[in-house]
Amino acid sequence: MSFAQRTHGCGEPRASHAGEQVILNGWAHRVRDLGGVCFVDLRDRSGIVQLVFDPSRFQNLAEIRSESCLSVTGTVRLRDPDTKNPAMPTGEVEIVVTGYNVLGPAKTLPFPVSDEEQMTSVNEELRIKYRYLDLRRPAMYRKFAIRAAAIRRIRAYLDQREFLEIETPIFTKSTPEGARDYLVPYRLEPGLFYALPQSPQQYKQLLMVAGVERYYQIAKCFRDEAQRADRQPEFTQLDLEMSFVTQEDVLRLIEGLTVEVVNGLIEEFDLPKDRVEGFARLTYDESMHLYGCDKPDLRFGLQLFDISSVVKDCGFGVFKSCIDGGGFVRGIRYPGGASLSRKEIGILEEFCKEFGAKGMASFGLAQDPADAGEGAVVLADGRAVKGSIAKFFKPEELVQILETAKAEPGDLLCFIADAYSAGNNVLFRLRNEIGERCGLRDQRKVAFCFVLDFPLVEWNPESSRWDATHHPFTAPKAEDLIYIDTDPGRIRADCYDVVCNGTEWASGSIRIHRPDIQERCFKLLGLDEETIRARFGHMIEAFEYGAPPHGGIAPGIDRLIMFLTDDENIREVIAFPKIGQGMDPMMGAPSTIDPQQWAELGLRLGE
RNA sequence: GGGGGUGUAGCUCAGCGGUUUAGAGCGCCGGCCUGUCACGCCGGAGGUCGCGGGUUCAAAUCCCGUCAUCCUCGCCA
Repeated sequence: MSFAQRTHGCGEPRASHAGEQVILNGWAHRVRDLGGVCFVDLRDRSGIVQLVFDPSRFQNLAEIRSESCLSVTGTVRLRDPDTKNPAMPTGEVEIVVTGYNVLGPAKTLPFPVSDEEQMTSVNEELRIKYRYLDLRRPAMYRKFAIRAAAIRRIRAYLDQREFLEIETPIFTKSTPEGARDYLVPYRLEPGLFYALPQSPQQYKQLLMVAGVERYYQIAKCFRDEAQRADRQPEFTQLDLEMSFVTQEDVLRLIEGLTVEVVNGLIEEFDLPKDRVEGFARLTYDESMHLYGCDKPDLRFGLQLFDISSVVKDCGFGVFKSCIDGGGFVRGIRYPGGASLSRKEIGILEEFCKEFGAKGMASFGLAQDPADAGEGAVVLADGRAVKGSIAKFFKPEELVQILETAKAEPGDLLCFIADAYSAGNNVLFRLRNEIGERCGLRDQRKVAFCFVLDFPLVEWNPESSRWDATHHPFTAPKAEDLIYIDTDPGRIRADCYDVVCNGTEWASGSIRIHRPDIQERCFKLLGLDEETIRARFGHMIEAFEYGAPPHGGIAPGIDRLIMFLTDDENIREVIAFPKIGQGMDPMMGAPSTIDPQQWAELGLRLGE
């Protein structure tokens, strides 16, 4: 079928085109039939323009239904001053239609594609089932334009710096540590399986052994784990690796790349974000101490405080016994929280208990000491502390606590008394909750930071062994190797995360390139010779042929787009996402297979 | 695996202290309309109230189960 090819995009016509003949191709965005005249907004990816039809020239305008695909010939006409539409970029003009063709008639739609406001509440499963319609919305198109531009800019940055983009296999080998693998049966020998890569980790290290020196890839990664708002079974990483580098080289590279790409996108798409000036740096220990987690949201400052030394001999039994038991009393300031009712504080306590807190103690610093109420403890300087636990502390202890917490009048101070890591888990969630409630998160900020010096291993009480914090190839810091036999938990790794707005965005490390150290680390992880050979034999062998020192990092592409578009759901930035337990309602995947396929693969259904 | 939310017309939702014919807005169909741009006005069609069971004279509504989906804890080297 032939059709008239367009001369312009729908978003292009301006007053300067008045009188010109144009041909447009696009979709009927909205139809307004007034009887004696009929207006149709025609939309393509460049924008929207108003068409004017004279019903006396065209008999069957009813065939122009919403979202039909059209080809239109017409003349650009300047609108009368009182009929201009300043809300539209093309609103100075309209197209007087001289001929048209319905290229693709549309049935009645499952949801109102042209109504952006209503679309925000349409059932997501339905949107994904009809994703090809959902993606027609300009707001969706824009996200994927941003995504494409991000990848384009990343490639440009790395290509300029002599990185080589290399594809690695999708059919690879199962590695039982880490997440659950997606498996693909091998037809020629039943019982053997490929696994889809959780990341191209081993390949990129082997490329370093191969002398590539600088590698990157926009890589699909596959992990069969429970879904979350910011997780998909298949997602995209910028995977990169460099030889002959120190940790500092990798950090500078990724910081430089991110700053240039993000600022470029902010400018190109006029995003409501402040330019990124650079990454903050924190060690793992600092991050845990100040924010209670290894992924602090630095869009706001609020830091934890530690009053353990102040209250170690205090009269409040809960605090004292916690410290006597080797625990800590730490807390956070809730700006303005002193005005919370007893019930509201109870809700906050329940919130803490959800994350394993035994309890949450608190007291407020009265905004106005005169209204502090009965039972408030009035300090020598006139400030009043209110809350049922205030009376357990000596005035000088209260003063010191207020000092340590940097409490302002009107603040509530929340305390968690617990072991260090258990307390952190509560405090970091409480911090995010307070940040949310008080509107402390600056929406214009894209707050990146490095978290450095992660521990190499962490004790897994369930299996009674040391697990790799990052992965088994991560290099221990040379100066910490002395602890490998005596105190492995003390070994820091050349390992780093990039965190953005409270989300882990990228993770990387300097890798072990010496077989002897690799062997010691495998042993630390409790892997016996046989397991090592079966799982990693190819890696060990490769490192015996002259492996260069190397390291890399892998940021998530999907999450980067989420930071820029303010989406909280990763599905919004993936063209064809999965829902539920990995279902694709549009394709109908996963699906059954033919009996013949079962037979060919030597498979049958278990009980 | 655990917790919470949701499921009623094509879409978004109301109804859910049990009752006779289950409503609204948008969309859809028909009619009218020459300046709209969320066009307007008049009329109309459209529902296995997620599914299964139970209680009851009577269930969208109460109870039990189940499925789907969203969020979340665990999990995600």
